[in-house]
Amino acid sequence: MFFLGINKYLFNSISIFEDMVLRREFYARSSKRVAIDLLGKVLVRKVGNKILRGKIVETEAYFGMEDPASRAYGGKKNLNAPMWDKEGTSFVYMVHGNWLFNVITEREGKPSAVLIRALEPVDGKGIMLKNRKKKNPNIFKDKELCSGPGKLTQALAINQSHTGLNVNKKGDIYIEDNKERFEVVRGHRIGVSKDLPEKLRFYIKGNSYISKK
DNA sequence: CATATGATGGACT
DNA sequence: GTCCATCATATGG
Repeated sequence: MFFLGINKYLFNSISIFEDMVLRREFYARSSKRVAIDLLGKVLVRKVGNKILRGKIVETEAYFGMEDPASRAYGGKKNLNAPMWDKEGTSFVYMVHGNWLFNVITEREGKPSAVLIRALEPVDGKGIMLKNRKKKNPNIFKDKELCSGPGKLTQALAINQSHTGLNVNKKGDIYIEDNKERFEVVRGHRIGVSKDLPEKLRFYIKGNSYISKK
């Protein structure tokens, strides 16, 4: 056990943070702030005894009923009710035949969320590739595994059933801390018909695993 | 039951 | 860049 830890420390710079799960308070802030701060952090997915890990390299912030691009727009309904859940709760829903993974921010009763749009694969790339090939057999490069919100849910086998999980504690899905410095690029949210004036898409400058330039 | 709607992905030019 | 398959929901007849 001890030597395993040492090996990870020596040979995998990200693994030394694997026990540092982001606390619930991390998510109890504006979705804009959380979206920026989630960059560089590591999304972990456990499937049986396998572990899949990817560094978050692209996010988008969504607000509540005032945000025309938010799922909460127009008020609470069956489909979007998880938007009103407690901060640090997962919310997965389908758009254009793809499951999209979000984490609820702010606080319970105040709808807002961060969409995870792209990951840089870290651990379990072989399984991610296998999962991706189920829908698209032509995938073979690392950069095609998680470079989009629908791609990463395919790669990590995330679907509707993963709504309502606490990502702030170790379980099937959680997010680990990772101290790493980089520049953040801002842009307008992708694929929304009615966006806000503010740029609410964020990605790590120079990272080649993002969905679009 | 029929049809429209996406916070998309993939194939193609 | 363009086009279209995708599929869980919502909504209307």
